[in-house]
Amino acid sequence: MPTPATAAARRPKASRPADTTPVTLPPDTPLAIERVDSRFLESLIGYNARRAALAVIDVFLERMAVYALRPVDFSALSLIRHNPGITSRQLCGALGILPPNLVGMIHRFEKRGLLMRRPHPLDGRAQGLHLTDPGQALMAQAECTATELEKDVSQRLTERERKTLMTLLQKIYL
Amino acid sequence: MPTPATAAARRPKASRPADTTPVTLPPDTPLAIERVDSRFLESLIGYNARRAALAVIDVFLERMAVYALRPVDFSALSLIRHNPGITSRQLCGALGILPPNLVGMIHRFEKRGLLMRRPHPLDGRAQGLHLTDPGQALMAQAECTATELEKDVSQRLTERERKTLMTLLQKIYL
DNA sequence: TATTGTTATACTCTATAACTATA
DNA sequence: TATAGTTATAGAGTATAACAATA
Repeated sequence: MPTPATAAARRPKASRPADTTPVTLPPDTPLAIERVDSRFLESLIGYNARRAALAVIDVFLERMAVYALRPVDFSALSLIRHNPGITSRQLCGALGILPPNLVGMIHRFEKRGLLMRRPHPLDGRAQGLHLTDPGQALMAQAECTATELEKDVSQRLTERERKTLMTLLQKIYL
Repeated sequence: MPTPATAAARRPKASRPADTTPVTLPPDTPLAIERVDSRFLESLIGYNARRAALAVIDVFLERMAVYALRPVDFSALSLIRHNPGITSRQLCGALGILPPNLVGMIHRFEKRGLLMRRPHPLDGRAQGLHLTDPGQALMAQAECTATELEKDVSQRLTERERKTLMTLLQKIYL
C-alpha cells in the first residue's frame, strides 16, 4: 500500500565523481530518480566494451538478415573461407565455442549447400571444412557488407581513431 | 571413411590483407591448417569489442566470486547505490534487460538482505529500490574491487590510452 | 592413453504473453 | 487507455558427460 508521500526531490546532476564511499542512506529519504546516473559503470572498460559490442551486433543482425547469418555464423564461415581445410576443433578454439555447439551449425551450413566436409589429409579422425562455390559467393558478399557496416558504426571516428580503438582493444584481450 | 590422402601443405603466413575477393578454392586442394588466420575478424570493431568485453568479464567473474555477484548483479546494485529510489523499470532501461528477468534478481537481493523496496513517493504502482546498510557495505567493497580490476585489465595501457579507449567506445554506442 | 567429432542433456540467459493494480 | 510490476513459459545460448573411431 503506497503512501501518498511528500514531494519529489531533485537529483543534482552536478558533480559526483564516480566514488566508492560507503555513504549510508538515511532510511527516511523519499526520492524519485528523474535521470539515471550511470557514470560509475561508464568508467569501466568491461561495461563500455560490452555496450559497444552490443550496439555493433544490433546493426550486424539487421544487415546480415538477408544472408540469414548470425554473428557466430558469419565468424565461422569467414574463418573457414580464410582457412580452407580448418578442422572443427580449430574452429572451436578460434571462436571460443564448444564442440557440441558447433555440430548443429555445421549441419545447417551443409544443408544450405554452403559448406563441405572432406577427409583431413593428416588425421583420419578429423575433417577439413571448405566452402562450396555458393558458400564462397555468399561470404564474398557478406564480408563486403561487414566492411561497409564497419564504416557506418565507426562513422563518428576518424580512420586513425578507428585503428587506435582496434589496437587498444587488442591490448586488453591479447 | 577418410582416405589416407597425400601430404600436408604449408600455409604461408605472409601477406594476405583482409580482403573480400571471391576466390574459388580448387576443389582438389588438400590442406591442413597449422595456425588459424583470424586477421579479417580482427579488423572488425564488433569482434574486438566483444573479445575485450569477454576477457574483462572472465577476470570479473573470478574476483567478484567472493561477493557472489555476477556482472549483471554488480551493475544493478551499483546503479541502485548511485541512484537510491530508482524503480525496476528505470533499472531495466539502464541495464538493457527485460522486466520479467529482473524480478528474480530483486528477490534474491532481498533474501540476501542487500536490498529494500519502498513505496514510490510519486507513483503508487512503482517501488523505489534502496540498498540496506549491509548492501551498502558490500557494494563499497565490490566497487573497490572493480576499480582495482580496472587497473589490472588495462595494465598494458597508459592512463591516457585508457581514457581514449573509453571515449572511442562511447562514440560507438552513444 | 589421448584426441576428434558426436549425441544427449542440463543449465542459464533472454524473450513473449498475459495478468493485477494503479495512473 | 496506458504503465509498473509480476507470473508462467518458451526459446536461444552455453555447459558437462559419455561414446565410437582414430592417433
